[in-house]
Amino acid sequence: MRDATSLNRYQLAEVGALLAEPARAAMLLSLSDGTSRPAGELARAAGVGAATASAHLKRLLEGGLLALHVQGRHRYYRLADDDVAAMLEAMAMPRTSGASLRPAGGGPAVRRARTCYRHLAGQLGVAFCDAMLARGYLHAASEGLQLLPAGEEVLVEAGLAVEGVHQLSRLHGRGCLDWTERRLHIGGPLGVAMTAAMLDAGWLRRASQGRALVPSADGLRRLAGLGVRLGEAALR
Amino acid sequence: MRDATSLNRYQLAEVGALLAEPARAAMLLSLSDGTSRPAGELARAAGVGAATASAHLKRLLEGGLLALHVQGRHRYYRLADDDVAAMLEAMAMPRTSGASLRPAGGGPAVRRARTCYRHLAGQLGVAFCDAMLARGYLHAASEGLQLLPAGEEVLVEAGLAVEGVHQLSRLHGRGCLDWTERRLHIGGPLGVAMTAAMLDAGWLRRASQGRALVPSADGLRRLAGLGVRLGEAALR
DNA sequence: CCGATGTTTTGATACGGAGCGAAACGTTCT
DNA sequence: AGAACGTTTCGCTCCGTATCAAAACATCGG
Repeated sequence: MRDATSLNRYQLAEVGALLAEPARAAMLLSLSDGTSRPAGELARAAGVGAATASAHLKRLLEGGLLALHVQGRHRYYRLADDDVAAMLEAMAMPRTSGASLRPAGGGPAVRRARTCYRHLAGQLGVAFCDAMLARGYLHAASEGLQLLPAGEEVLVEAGLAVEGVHQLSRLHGRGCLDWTERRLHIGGPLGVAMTAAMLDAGWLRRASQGRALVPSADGLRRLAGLGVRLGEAALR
Repeated sequence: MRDATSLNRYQLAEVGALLAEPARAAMLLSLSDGTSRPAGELARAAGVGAATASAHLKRLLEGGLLALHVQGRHRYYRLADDDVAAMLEAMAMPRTSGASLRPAGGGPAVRRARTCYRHLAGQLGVAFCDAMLARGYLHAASEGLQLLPAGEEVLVEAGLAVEGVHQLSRLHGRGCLDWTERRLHIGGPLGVAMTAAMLDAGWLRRASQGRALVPSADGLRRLAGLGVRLGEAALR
């Protein structure tokens, strides 16, 4: 939560060192879609032996960039939280903004809607956040984003049934800067839950590969009913 | 401008390697307030010899993280652009969010108003951005933020004279996520120009040290006239 | 209980790069 | 022109760590 000046040189260098090895960078990138993967698969993805991969994973774990879930003889690694995913996205900026002034890289589908870690991002994510704010369904405060009761009611009416967690407005939402759109979308537990609900309800489906999300015709209709308007950029 | 998946392992590792050395990290941090500093001063700040510092600065320059301005026998280094500053701020997140849930680090003055690279950030920066959007003086689109003619007129009336660049609405504004407030403030050339104008007009002055900005009584009055309301968090 | 599979630990090697002193280069001042 | 200063280049040493093979460990299947 601090700004860069409160980070000392050693803390910054420590994070940098974790990213500095191509093998570790490859592991982090292959986990940046929010999936969990076992050590062997990450070793193959990074192009190193199992022993080497294990050492790298240990460092990333101790450095706080990864989380671990043990299941039998498999050990599943995933990004520690969405702050790590946001950091990875932020690091893409200085490398590419000078090279081109195009508003975004990747295919049109990825620009339009995708997962940022595990919540909705891209033009659709930004438009959804805007619409919720504009209609007073979402409140932005210093502490974060909060879904108001009116907003939860509207979402439930629209068909977004959140099973276990009926109290969507209890979840903490966090503004997450969309690096392709340069605007805020909804992240944090709230963003994850709403995105999961949209997937469950068939408003969105995951592309066969990559991080793109494809909205269904029904999903677009429902979203339009909530005031979500995709700009002209999304229509071409 | 691309997202993390379009960044390959080698590009990410290269950026990481540049940050991985405490001496280089110290140089970047001491430049993160937007100032330009000669090589010798950066060597002292990093605690290394002139020869070592020169090698580090060469790497940072070639890596695209720094820019160089030669003046006589002095060579002034600065951050290449505000994308680099934003990246440094983003890297502070994963290291501290788990450690504490406090809304922000630093002193109250820094939380209230400070420079983010060279534009206004903190509670005042966020509130100013909100007010400009709410009153229709600022337009947010996928391409970025744009000051509308009505907004420019109001600012000029309030006493913000921008000398060279009278066409404030021609400048490109960029949403910049405030990591202490988790909300958007105005960055990019537009943000830099408006902040410089506020400093010129005496609405703000720089703290004697650090990145804090101190609003004057007159400045607060003028800002209030524009609809800027500091939340309860800023008043304690 | 034993072999197969997934993962980590250990030991050994090799490479990159961070550091400094000395020297070279360029600029400013007298 | 010569001296002083800021900066970079060169040559060298030394430490950290990435890598793999082999062995140890843990879990699952029969």
